[in-house]
Amino acid sequence: MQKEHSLSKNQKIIFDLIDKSGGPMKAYSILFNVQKKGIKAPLQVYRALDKLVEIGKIHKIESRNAFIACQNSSCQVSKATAFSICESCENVSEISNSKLSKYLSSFSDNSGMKYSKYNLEFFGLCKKCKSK
Amino acid sequence: MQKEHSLSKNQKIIFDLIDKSGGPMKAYSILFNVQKKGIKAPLQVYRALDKLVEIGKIHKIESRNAFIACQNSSCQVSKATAFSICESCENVSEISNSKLSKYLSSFSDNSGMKYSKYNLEFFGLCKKCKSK
DNA sequence: TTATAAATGTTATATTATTACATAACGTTA
DNA sequence: TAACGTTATGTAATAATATAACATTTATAA
Repeated sequence: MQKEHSLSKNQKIIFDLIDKSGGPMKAYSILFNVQKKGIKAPLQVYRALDKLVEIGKIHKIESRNAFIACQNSSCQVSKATAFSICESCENVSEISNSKLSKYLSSFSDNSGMKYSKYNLEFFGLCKKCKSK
Repeated sequence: MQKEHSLSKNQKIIFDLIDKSGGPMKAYSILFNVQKKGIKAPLQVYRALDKLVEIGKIHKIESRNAFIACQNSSCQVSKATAFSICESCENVSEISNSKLSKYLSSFSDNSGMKYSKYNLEFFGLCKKCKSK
């Protein structure tokens, strides 16, 4: 059992918002949504996001500049992330497939580089959008 | 043998710059470097970049907001990309490993989604930086 | 050659993210 | 509990990345 990281006030406000949204959120959309809670400046949002990413509570979807709550309860630190992204409706979900993560975590090539982290983004059409 | 895509004037200027640089370049650094060639506005750069990405001559390194020339001569269209990124010196190189690309191109899970494209970024320390 | 698509030029602006500096709250341990 | 170091917060300004809108020109191909 790992120690729960206790979130600060701003971190909690921002994590709860992202988590409840159920999907990816962009920084300035987050800002807009938390202004009533007293978080007024972009930097306050980015600082909380940075910390939440660091401790694995959220992940950044790099191709979308957006942040999503970790959907994988066992993932306390985000060193190995994979997402599927629908290019039509922009729905994003985290892939948790142990075969895939094992394969990638142990991947090595002849570059002499030891990989400590990866991020994988798959693109396509989700079930709903495909059938339209 | 695939048809060579013939580049327009701006596309050629910008591709040549990125290609000669040998590494990833950021859009505004590209802009700065091509101003003497008459390309004066960000949009001119972004339009060329968009096209070059579309036809697979360059790839975007999403986590760095940077663009790198395709190092894989057989890759005319970039639907399957993998990179290794050194977190210390920021050196980037394209991974061309047929096992990896086969594995990922054929990857499917139970989401009902058909993946038509992926991008994978590995992070770590390169040989040089490791030995420092 | 004419019409259609692709590329260019230009200005303005939107979006995403960081620097710099000051202050406050928290956790440890002497 | 006082003193210290660390983490978090507040605020203003600005840097870096990217797109919208519109006018014009060039290339392609029917």
